[in-house]
Amino acid sequence: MAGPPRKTKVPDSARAITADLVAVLVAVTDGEPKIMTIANAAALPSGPFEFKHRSLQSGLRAWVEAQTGHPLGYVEQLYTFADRGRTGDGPAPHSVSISYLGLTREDQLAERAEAHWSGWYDYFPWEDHRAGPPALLTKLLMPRLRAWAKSAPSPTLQRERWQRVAITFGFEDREWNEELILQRYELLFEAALIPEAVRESGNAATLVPGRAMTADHRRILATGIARLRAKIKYRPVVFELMPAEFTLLQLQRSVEALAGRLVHKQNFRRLMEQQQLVEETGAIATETVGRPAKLFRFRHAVLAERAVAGTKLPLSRT
Amino acid sequence: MAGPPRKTKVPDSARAITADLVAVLVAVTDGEPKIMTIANAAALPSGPFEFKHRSLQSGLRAWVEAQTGHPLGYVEQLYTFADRGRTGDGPAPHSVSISYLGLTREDQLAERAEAHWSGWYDYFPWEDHRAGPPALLTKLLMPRLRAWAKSAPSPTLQRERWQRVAITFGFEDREWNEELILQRYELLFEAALIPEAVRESGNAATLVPGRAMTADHRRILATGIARLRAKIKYRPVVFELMPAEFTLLQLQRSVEALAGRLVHKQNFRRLMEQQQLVEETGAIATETVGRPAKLFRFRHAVLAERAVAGTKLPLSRT
DNA sequence: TTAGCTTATGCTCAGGATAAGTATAAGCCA
DNA sequence: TGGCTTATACTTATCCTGAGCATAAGCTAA
Repeated sequence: MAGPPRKTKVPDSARAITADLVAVLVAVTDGEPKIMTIANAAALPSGPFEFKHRSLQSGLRAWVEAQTGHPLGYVEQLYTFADRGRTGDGPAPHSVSISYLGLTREDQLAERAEAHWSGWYDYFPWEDHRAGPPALLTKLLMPRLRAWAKSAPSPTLQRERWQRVAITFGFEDREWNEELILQRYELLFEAALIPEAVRESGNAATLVPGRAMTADHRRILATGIARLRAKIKYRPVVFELMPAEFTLLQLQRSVEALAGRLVHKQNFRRLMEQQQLVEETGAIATETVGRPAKLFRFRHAVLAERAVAGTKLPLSRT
Repeated sequence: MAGPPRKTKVPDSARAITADLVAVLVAVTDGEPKIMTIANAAALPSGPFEFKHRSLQSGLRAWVEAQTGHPLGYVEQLYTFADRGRTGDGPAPHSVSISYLGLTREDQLAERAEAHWSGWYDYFPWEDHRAGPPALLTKLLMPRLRAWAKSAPSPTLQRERWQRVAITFGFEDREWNEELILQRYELLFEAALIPEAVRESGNAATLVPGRAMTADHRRILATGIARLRAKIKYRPVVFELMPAEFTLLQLQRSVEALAGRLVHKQNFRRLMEQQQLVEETGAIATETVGRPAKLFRFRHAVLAERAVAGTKLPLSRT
């Protein structure tokens, strides 16, 4: 950025770089959030940047639809990663990765594809609070992060580190904030508790559970989850992950799957109805335990009626 | 994105592109929002991508600090633009623009620089609602957008167009939503009411007021403003734009400058105080009209204490 | 047949947040 | 001193939110 404004000519050879696209493709099946992975679940789908398509988005859409046989409902750009040394070691990789978030349905993956759907909590087991705070949070992460904080050179720095940890992880009676997933990942990375952070230096004994990924793909995934967890609260995007018809409980389970925490059932229904986000189809769910539920569909009309909000996560304490 | 996963080798020559950085640098002076411009206020500062620095952010910081002599408080990536033909005409420009939002203070710009500070409402005169909805909104934009809607091929499409217009511009008793600035710009662009949209095809008579910019810089600016208008509501970033000490009214005026609308004074103070975002310095403002106000400073401590919110824009109807 | 389990759905209630307004204080200047 | 301006304290009505109670409507096993 130390250069002159764009108009000035710079030899292209001096500026040539390469670019990749990386996609975080999300689906929710049976109340479990999934992401599309390749390379034996160790990488996000990615490919070289191509100018064939009119825009990055349309290129991504075409590619995903070919892979999954299902239209890609919602697409949004996430972040462009270009930091030196992000792939681990060595000199500056003259390359950027442009990442996207896409929402779709699992359904059938083309068989030929080497792609799979993996549960996203495999990669972030400490992020699933639907059954209360996971045991590994206090049993494993807390003591190791405390040790890391203690290892700071000065008492002041030690206190600062621990305060950062307590805020981002909700320790010491602080609230758990599901949107801080990226900050939590980066903190664990900084504390060298993540395989990706200690690639060659070994020391695997003190690492933290959770499946690793190649390069910085797990960071990109965390970025995508964070964006989605924030987005469902102010934009009605959950519906992109639902079948055409669904019960309110199924909808609620999807929201909970993404947020990683439970919501208050009655209040959730109240919100959906008073915002007129859904309408009854007239049909009733079959093959269920308990009283059969009415089926609903998303009211696409709201999008035209007003600038519409999402799901405000009516939280549940229990 | 139609290619194989990253591990497969692709000759670099086939993928080589170039990248630019574009910066939306914001300051607020005397209650007016400004952006840094070059090229006679017709372009945003931009330059070739360089890997000299550890990250894009640090490169941007260094560059801005050299230009303004003031540290760049807050930096955030905005968007990466890579759509074919975005610069207007011709074939695919094998180039991407990575844009950033930065918050700073105007102060002294290094004299040698060709950079200036321009009021951002020069580029979007319809976005300033601090003195009520601007006249040109109903006098000019409304009829032209209505004509554009009417020009759609079918009655259904005409209705859809007009509904879109009404929602994004707050016509017909709908609420004005200051965050929709990018959607408004894109609508005007689509309706060919923006000089950038009709580069060669002329027809300047029916255009809409507001200073144009080169390439897609005005779109990038709109993206930055939209992001900032959203951000001030949930993150305490306004303070990056303030001097070390300020009165609550000055703070309020800055928020209003960014949002383009007025807030309720008493409620604004209540929010600031009950969130403990500011603390009294003990000093009193001098050289003012009316009763002198206490001076406040930002409580940096809140950032460490908790995941902190911003300013919820206690709106004012008048 | 019915008790007991499950999920669906309707309704109430208290506390807190919000929008708006009233009232008073404290400077200055004509 | 009256009138103008801005600062600051308080009040009020309304809406939103979190939480819980109660009842409905299916099923299965005793």
